Order: sequence, then C-alpha cells, then structure tokens
Amino acid sequence: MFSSFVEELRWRGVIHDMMPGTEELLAKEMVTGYIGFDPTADSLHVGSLTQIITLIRLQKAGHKPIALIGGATGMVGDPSGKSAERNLLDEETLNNYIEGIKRQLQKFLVVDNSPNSVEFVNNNDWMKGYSFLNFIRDAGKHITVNYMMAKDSVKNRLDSGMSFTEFSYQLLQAFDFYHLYSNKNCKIQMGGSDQWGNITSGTELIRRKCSGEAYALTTQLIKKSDGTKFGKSESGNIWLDPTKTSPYKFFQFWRNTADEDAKNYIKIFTFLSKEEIDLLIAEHDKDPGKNVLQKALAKEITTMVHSKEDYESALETSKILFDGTIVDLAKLDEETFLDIFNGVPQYSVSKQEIENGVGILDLLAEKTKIFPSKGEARKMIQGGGVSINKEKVSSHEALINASALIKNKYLLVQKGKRNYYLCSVN
RNA sequence: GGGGUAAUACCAGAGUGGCCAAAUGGGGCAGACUGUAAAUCUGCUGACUUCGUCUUCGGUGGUUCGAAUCCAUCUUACCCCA
Repeated sequence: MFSSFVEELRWRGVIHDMMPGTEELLAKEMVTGYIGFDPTADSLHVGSLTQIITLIRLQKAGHKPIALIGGATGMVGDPSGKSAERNLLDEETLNNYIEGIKRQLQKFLVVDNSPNSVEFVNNNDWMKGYSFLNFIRDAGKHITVNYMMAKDSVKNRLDSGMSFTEFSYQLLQAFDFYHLYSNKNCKIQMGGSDQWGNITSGTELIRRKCSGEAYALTTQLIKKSDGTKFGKSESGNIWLDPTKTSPYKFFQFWRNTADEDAKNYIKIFTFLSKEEIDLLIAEHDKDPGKNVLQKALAKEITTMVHSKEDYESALETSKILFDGTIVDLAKLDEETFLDIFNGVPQYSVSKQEIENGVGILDLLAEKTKIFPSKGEARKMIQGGGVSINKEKVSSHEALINASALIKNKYLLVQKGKRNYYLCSVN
C-alpha cells in the first residue's frame, strides 16, 4: 500500500525531482515526511495548495505528514527564486501571519489518533532558544561555504548582491530537516521545485552530522499555458481565506481555467481517481464548450477549500449572474437575492438621490467607487462595457431613477462581462 | 582617478526646437465572435467634469516667442582606460 504515493504523484504529473532511493523507501515502510510553509502573508493562496495536497496524499498513502510553519525561517526570508533582497517582517506582523497560516493548515490537515496523523510544528520552537554560536558550531561546521555557494539560489544573486542573512537561510532550513530527522524520524522533505537546493542542504547536513540517510521530493511549478503566473487574477492573488477572496471569486478562478490547463489541474488539485478523471477528460474532449473539466475543478476545489455550501452558493450565483435574466433576479425573495450577491462588491446610495434621478456618471464614479473617475466611466460606457440590470448602457448621459430599481431597492451594475457590483438604496 | 554612452509613460523602445500627451510593440481593460475559453478582429490605455484644461520625457537651473529635443550642472546606470 505504501508504494502508491510516488506512483500516484507520477501519473498526476506533479513530480519534478526525487533523490535516488526515495521511491524505494516509501514502498518499504511508513515514512514521515514534511513540508514547510513560510509565513509571508496572513493567508495561504492557491499556490500553496499543491503542497497542502501533497501532504494529504502522503497521508492517504499511509505515511505520516508533518506540516512545518516557518516561524523562524520566516524571520530570515528564503532567497530561492528571488532576484533581490527582501525587507524583514517585524515580529507583530510575522506573528499574525503565523497564526493565520496555522489556522488554515489545520482546516485541511486534520489531527486524529491514527499513527500517521498529521503533526504541526513550528521551527521557531527549536530555533528561538538556540544561540548563534551554538548554531554555527553545530550546524555550520558541517557545511562548507563552497557547498552553499554552489546552490542556484545563491549563484543567481552573486552579481546583484545578497546579505549574509539570506545566505544563511539554506542552513537554517537544513537544520530544520536535521532536527525533524533526529527527533521525529522524519526522512523526507518535500516542496516546490525551487526548494530543491534547500532540501538537499538538509539531507547533506543529516549525512555529515549523523551519517543519516534522508530524502527529497520536489513538485513541479504550476504553469499556465499562456505563460502567465498561476494563482493570480486581475484583482491579485487568489487567497484561501474567504475574507480575502470570496468563495464566489475563488470558484470563478477555477471555473475560468483554460482548456489546456484544466486537464493538468484536475490531476494536480483534486482527489478524483484516475478512472473518474479519464472519464471527465473524454467527456470534455467530446464537447469542450461544455467546460466539463472547469466545472468539476471548481466544484472539487471550492468544496475542499471552503465548503459544500459555499460551492453551491457560488454555483447558484454564477448561474444567475451569467445565464439568468433580470426577471429571474426580481423573482427571488430578498434573502436569496442578497445571498447571491454575497461575494460581489456592494455600494449603497441614498434613496433621495435616486428618486431625483441621478446621472449615470455620477452614480458610477461619485456615489459609488465602481469607477475611479467620471472620465474612465465615460470611456467604458462609450466602449460598450457597462451594463445596468443586465442591459447595456448606451449613453453616458443616461439618467437613473427609481423605476430602474430591482425590488425597489437594488441596481445591478456590470463592468464588462464578469465584474458585478450591487448598489442598494436606502 | 580619466574617458565614453545613456536615462522617455506599466515594460520595451522611437522621437533630436513648434504638426508631441509623445510613433511602434508588449502588457492591461473593454467590445465583437465564442464556451464565463483560445485564436482573431476592433476600441481605450497621463490626470480631470465632454469641447477643453492641467501635470509629464532622471533632478535642478538656463537659452528661446516656444524645449522630451539646445546649454550648464547634479544624480544614477552601463562600458572603456588606470
């Protein structure tokens, strides 16, 4: 049963690199493996999802996952993949970040009584009381600067410069691995492909310090077919925290996956079986216009990250916003109506103003902040990009009055096809 | 330390006295087509309450009726010599 883990990752196409012997070890016994999450924000985003899922798969294969929160490493900053030195976070910010990330991880990785239950650790717990002098004697003595300099994360920065602080990062992370190896018999560290250098510093330290054998497995960087960065939307990062990215927007993010990407993502991000996925792909190929894969993706991931209810309401909202008519909207009772617009930006306008009739530009740019200026609102209207109550606004001189209100209270504004805003009057 | 070259909007990159809010490409936003895709085509892309007004071409000061463009100086970057 243990053998399935690497096999599973392989057909899902997520493996980037492995150290020789990794697969054999995983086939032989229950292995403890860890992945580190650095607190660089108060929430994880979809980019971290790959690693969370890898941990879950490890556990499903019968092994024991450890999720490490980088309370200590977060104080230093990982130079991997970074072209310039970063600013240090202050302690208060960092603590907020740590708490936020811990809460999220706990939602995905549930602790139970089984021998392979997930375990949470924070490297600050063993680093905070560890003196610099002891560290450079215990860990530093075993790793040469020459070895550290050979890492890409360092080499790439030799021209532009790099502080000693960031240079030390790989040794800190290596020490984490060593610590977990000797205290928790943790033999594998996993991570994104950019972590290879850091991870192998760890296996090296383990080998030199206690002649131990430890292993590394890294996952592919998630790519988009159009070459842009995965995990961003026009309005920024897609966060896992529902207050930062609403479940509706989260759902839409996956719903809008390109055809070429959907086939990969469904393997990478869902727990559907090979049979189920093959079926979905076959169905998708028959009629790509039906977006079978995108719908399945959005369903699986929204349900996992948020909840079944959130998925259903996002689906319902999408149906009404994209396929519904204004009549459908008006028919809903008020509670359902508001529910639908839960994830949509809202503005309120005074009743008085609407009753007197308000110019469309005033409404869009002044009464609300849907557009930053009248000029921009005008340009968008002239380009045919603004709709009110699903009807295209044809003139920037249009006047909005009470007769336009849905349910006597609401105005639905659309910027383009996919950006909705709700104005309520009171 | 000496010499050369450069700095233009989100990025790249033209422009070298008035026709310059500044070519072109990319990116972004929107429209058409479609499938809430892709590709393609079209429009917008310094700010502002249209006409029009205002602030921009590394900083500062100058020449001129008029400067992104000429001069001086400073800053920064790259290159060459030491």
